[in-house]
Amino acid sequence: MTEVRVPAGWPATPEAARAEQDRLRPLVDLVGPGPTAPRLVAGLDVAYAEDGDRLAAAVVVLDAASLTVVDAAVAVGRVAFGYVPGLFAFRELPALLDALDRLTAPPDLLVCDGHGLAHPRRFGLACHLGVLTGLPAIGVGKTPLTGTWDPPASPRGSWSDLRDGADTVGRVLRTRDGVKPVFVSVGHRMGLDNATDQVLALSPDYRLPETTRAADRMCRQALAGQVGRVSPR
DNA sequence: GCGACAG
DNA sequence: ATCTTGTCGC
Repeated sequence: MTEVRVPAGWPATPEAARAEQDRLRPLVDLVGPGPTAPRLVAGLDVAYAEDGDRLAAAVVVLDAASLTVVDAAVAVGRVAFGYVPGLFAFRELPALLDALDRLTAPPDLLVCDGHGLAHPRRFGLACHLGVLTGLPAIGVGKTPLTGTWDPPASPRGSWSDLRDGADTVGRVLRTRDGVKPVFVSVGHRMGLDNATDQVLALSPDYRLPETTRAADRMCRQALAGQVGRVSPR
């Protein structure tokens, strides 16, 4: 499999990365409301090798009605940036975009593993991916990055606002009765109500959306298949 | 100044 | 993210 290359001009310092976020942030579409009944929903996730250098990015497309896999693509490469909270997207973006390019057809919605607007500068991975692809995107995080909230009620479907300063940047959503909630936020071309509905519909049986679960499995197996291999020459 | 900090 | 055993509960 071909190795993903980091694009020329990719930010090399935190300062350059923040400048890039500031440049792209105005391009985010916060109006939405986005597709109410998307047919093709993509889940994106990345797995890292133990050395923390190699990674595999997977995009799995599900038929939203049946939640069955209809398309998928994977890309392997190397980490494109050091891990810095708030600049997380710069690590995985090249590999994720490469995988997206390999899909048969563009999906109607991207479900990202990480936050969108629920970010210190309102430009998390889901916003970044949305702007670069032009596709509707939402972020689903397992743990918070910024903001405060009250615990949502126990029943599945309950939620509370995720607020950061004067902004409502997302929603803390219970996808399973009595189970730790997930953090939903808008990425691009989506409204928060719609994003919440989509995440609930994608999570009928487990805490995380089926899209995320499918992508997680795929990138892990792809990484396992890379063990011991040397970068192609 | 001191913590907290997506994956 | 990843390293990791057992354990409680449906």
